[in-house]
Amino acid sequence: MTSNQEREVQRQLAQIRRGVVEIVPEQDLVQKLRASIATGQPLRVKLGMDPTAPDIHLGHTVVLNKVAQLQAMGHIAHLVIGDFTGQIGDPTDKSETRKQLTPKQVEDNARTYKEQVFKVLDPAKTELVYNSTWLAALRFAEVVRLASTLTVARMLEREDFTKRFRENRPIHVHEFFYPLMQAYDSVALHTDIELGGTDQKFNLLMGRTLQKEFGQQEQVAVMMPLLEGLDGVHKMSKSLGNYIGINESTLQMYGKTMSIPDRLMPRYFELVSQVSNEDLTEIVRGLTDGSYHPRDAKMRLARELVVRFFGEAAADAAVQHWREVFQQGDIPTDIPEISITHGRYWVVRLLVELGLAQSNSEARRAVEQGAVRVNGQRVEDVNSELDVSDGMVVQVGKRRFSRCRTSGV
RNA sequence: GGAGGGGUACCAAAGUGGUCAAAUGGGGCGGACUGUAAAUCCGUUGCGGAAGCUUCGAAGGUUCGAAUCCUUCCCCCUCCA
Repeated sequence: MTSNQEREVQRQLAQIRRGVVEIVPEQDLVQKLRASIATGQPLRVKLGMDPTAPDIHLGHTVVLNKVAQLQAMGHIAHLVIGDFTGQIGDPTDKSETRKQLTPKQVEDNARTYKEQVFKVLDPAKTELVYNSTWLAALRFAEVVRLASTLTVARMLEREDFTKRFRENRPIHVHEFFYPLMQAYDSVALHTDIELGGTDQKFNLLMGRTLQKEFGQQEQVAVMMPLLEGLDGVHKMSKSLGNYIGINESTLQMYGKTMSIPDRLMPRYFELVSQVSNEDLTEIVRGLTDGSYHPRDAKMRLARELVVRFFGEAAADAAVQHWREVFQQGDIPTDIPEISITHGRYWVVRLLVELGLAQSNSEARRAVEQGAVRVNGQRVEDVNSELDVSDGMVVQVGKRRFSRCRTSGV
C-alpha cells in the first residue's frame, strides 16, 4: 500500500467519523477501506428502510447524509426496502404486529421513497432492492437454521425486549425474527458497512453474527445519533408528528425549523446542516457564549434546508413569508385551499368542513376560546352564521389556515 | 393443563352500586407573554347547534340505578406442569 493510498484511507476514515456515535469495530472499517482503495473495489453500504411510512424526514436524512458521503467517496449503496420485514415491523415498546401491506402499497411507498431519497443520495451509486426477494424464498428449515444461531438470552440483550420482559409486557416470538431477517439482508447483499441509528445497534450487530455464521466477512456497523423532533424530546418520527418532512412545502419546512427548541440548535447544525466543520465550531461557540442569537441560528438553518431541497428562490420566498406571517402576524399567502359549496354556514360546521376541527365539539371549543378568525376578524359567537365567499380565509389558532374555494357557480 | 393477578379515556393512574362523561399527572389543543424557542400563568381536552346519546376488554344478566355485583367469552401477566 502506497503512502498516498494510506492517506486516502485516513481521509475517508476521518470523514466517516464525523457525526457518528459509534463504529463497530473501527479496526474492521480501516481494513475494509484499505482493501477497497488498494483494489479499487467500492465497499457495499447497506441502509434499510421501512416501507410502512414512506415519508422521509430530517431524522432520516441524518443517516442518508452519511450514506451520501460514502457514495461521494466512491462506495456503492444498497437501499433495502423492507417489504418483507415490514410485515412484522421492528419491535418497539408499544407496537403490535403490523398489518400486512399489499404489494401495491409497497410499490407505491417505494416509489415515494425513491423520489425523496434521491434528493440526498446519488442515484448512480444506489441500488434499490427489496428484501422479500430473498426472505420470501427461505424455507422453514433454513429459517430454523437461522434461528438456531442465537439464544433467547442473547435476544433479551436487546433493550426493548429486556424492558418489556421485565415489565411483564408481551413479547411475541415472531418479533425475534425481525433482527434475524435484517441480519440476513446483510448476508444476502454481502454488506461491508451497515448504517443505522443507535437504536439499530442490536440489529446491526446481528448482521455480523449471521455473516460470520455464513462464512462471510463481517460488516461494520456505523451508528448515527437519533435526531430529536420538534418537541425536543422524542426522536423525530412521523407517528409522533414532530417531524420536518423533506417533501413538505417550503413554508412548512422553514416554519417548522423555526419552532425547534433553541437548545437543539447545535445538534441540528451538526447532524442535518452541511456547514463546514469550522463553521460548525464557530456556530456552537456563539450559541454557547450567547454572542449568537438562537433565533438567528435557526433562521440560518431553516434557510439552508429550504435551499438544499428547493433552491434559493424558494428559500427567499419562505423567509419573506415567515416574516410577514409570524413576525408581523399577517395572513400567509400560501395556504391550503379547500373547495366548499357556496352558501351560509354555521361557524362550527364550517370549521369541520374545512378540516380545521375534527368534530363539532372541538370546533365549538375553538370558537369559545377565541381561536377562530375569519379574514382576520375574530369570531366570538358560537352561533354565528357566515356567508362563505370565494377566497375567504379561516384561521384556527396561530398556525392553522384554510382558504375557501367556492365550487361550482 | 393447573393456580393466581390484571384489562378504565391519547398515555399513566384513581375509582369497587348512585353525587362518574369518570379524580390526578403527563401529553394535546387554545389564550396571555415571546423570537411559531424555553420557562411561567390561565382555559380546555367523548359525541351532539339542544334535548340528549354513547364510553371503563366483549357479550349477556341482576338492579329503580353498574366502570363498580353475577355469568360466559377474548386478551395480557406471574407461578407450577
